Parts: sequence; C-alpha cells; structure tokens
Amino acid sequence: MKIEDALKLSSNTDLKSKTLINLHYTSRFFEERFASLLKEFDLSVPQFNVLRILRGQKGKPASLACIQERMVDKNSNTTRLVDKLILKNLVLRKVCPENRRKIEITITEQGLDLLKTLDPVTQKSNADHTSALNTEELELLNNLLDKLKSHE
Amino acid sequence: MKIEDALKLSSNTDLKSKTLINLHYTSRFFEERFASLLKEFDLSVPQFNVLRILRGQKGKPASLACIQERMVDKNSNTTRLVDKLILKNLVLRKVCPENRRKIEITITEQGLDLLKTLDPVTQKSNADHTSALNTEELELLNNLLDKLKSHE
DNA sequence: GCATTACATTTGTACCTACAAATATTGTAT
DNA sequence: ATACAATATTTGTAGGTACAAATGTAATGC
Repeated sequence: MKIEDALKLSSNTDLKSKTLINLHYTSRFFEERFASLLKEFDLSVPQFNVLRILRGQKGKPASLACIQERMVDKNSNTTRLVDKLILKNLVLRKVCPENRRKIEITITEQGLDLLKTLDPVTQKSNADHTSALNTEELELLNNLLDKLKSHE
Repeated sequence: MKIEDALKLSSNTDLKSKTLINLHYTSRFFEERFASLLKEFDLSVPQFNVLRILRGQKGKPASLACIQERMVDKNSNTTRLVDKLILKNLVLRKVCPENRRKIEITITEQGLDLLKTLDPVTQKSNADHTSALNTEELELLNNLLDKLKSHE
C-alpha cells in the first residue's frame, strides 16, 4: 500500500517529505510487530538489543557507554534498561575494579539461553517481514538507506 | 556510513535482519533531528502530526479516531496529545452534538499560525535530510518501502 | 597536595507508547 | 422497554525516550 493512501497524505506533499514520512511509518510498522513477538518472552526491543550486544562481547564485559554506542536507539537510558534485565537474571553488573567509574555488564547463562531460544524465532520473523523483497532489492534498500544517512 | 560499521554488527548478521535494523536505525536518525527542530517551537513530533492532520481537514472537525487513523505513530494516545495541544491553545475540543460519544477537534487560528511559521522550516529540514538522494533514488526508496510493507 | 577538569553513570522530570480496563453513549433485537 | 452489543473516548499502569542536573571517581596542572 502506498504511503499516501495509508495516511491519506495531501496530494501536494512533496517527494522529500513523503519519503521521510514513509521511512518513519514503515519502520514503526515492523518495530511494532517485532515488539509484540518479543513480548511473549517478556522482553522489550531495547532490552533484546542489550542482550544481543552483550552476547557479541563473547564473555568480555561491556560498560554502559559501550552498550549505548551500539544500540539502535542511542537515547535509551541504558542504566534503567540494565536494571530491568538484572531483575530478570539475564545480566550481571559489577563495578570495574580498575576504574570504579565504569560498570562491567555481562550476560548470564539464563540470558544466553533466552537468546538461543529467540534466535530461530527472530530469524523467522525477519525473513517473514522482508519476504516481499528479493536479495537484490534488499541490497538496494540497504544502500539507499546508507546513502541517505550520509547527508551533510 | 554502512549500518554494520555504525553499530558494529556481527559479520554473520543476515541480509534480512540487517535491512530491518538499518530501517529502524535510519528512521530514528532522522526522527531525532526532526524532533529537536520542533522542540524549538515547543512541539513534539506526534503533536505536530496532529496539527497537520487537523489543518488538512480544512475547517471540518476531526474525531479522535479519525486523527488516530492518520497518525504515523498509530499507537499514540490521542486523548492525551490533544490535551497538551489544548493547554497551548493550538486546538479546540467539543462534544459532537449529533453523537455525544464523539469529540470534535479543530485547529485554532494560533495553531494555523504556528504551522505557517513551521512550513518553510520543516520543508527546508526535509530537503536537507534527503539531499544525499536524487529524485530517482527517492522514488525508488519509496517504492521499496511500499513493497516491503506489502508482505503477507 | 589541592583545585580543576574530564569521565562514567545515576537520578529526576516531562513526555510518549502500548495495552487493558473502565466509562459513557448509541444502536439493535426481542 | 430492556438487555445486550457496538462505538468512542478516557483512564491507569508499566515501560521507553529525551535531556539536564547530580554524583562519584580519576586524571591533570600548578
């Protein structure tokens, strides 16, 4: 469905504005679906992202700043996200002994298990959500998005 | 900048997942910038969208359900968004006389004036944000986004 | 050493989002 | 007419986002 029909956009909405609205709307469309999938596992999208980043550390602990840098939503309040994950026993937090300003966060066995359960689920969901585009189109879309971000 | 570098994605992230992450990240990237622009005018993005929808009504009042249907963020709590706009004298709310379940919302002169001030500002911002793509690429991007949403 | 600055995180506040339950009004079936 | 369902909005609650101020720790200059 074209974005102008989905949101009944005025016919004189210019192409540049329409593209940004379409980007926003399309993104939210899939985020919502992904969020409702994760909800069955009592996880929010940013919480899931924190876990994924921690797994990527392969045992090496991560500081809050390090997590934040790699989050899709850069402005998430990482302190409070980690608080929630600690309550669920999915991550551990301890003060870095070398630099007590820093916090060392690691994923627990339970967190790794949860991700292991989620792997096939999220993969299937992502494949399903992108099923309308073939490989070539997906690469094209990625390139256009990367180029769009490169504006000065 | 490629998304895998921006977020230091694992090299074995599949194309489908990468595309959805890129979509999410790119969208947030521009939403943030747009939000900080609107902030100078003491408006949030959803508040701005409500005003724009009301202007599109050309005097005809809109119900909350009607606004909601046309919002980019469908899950905004329109009642509370409208509350905030009323406090700023940008919209009016009254009960529909034919159907007292419905609420009729209209934009005030002050709201129209604000949008008039914002028009050149947002247009310039949108043009700036999309400056990295030419018309052909923008149309291609729109088509890919529309196609992506059409998945079954 | 002591003040100053920089760094890393935490806390506070206002707003937004997601969703379920509650309220009020209208329409419908019998 | 009354009960029941449908519609439209409101309210409550738990999380998330944005941003500024506060806290605690480490590094630097004198």
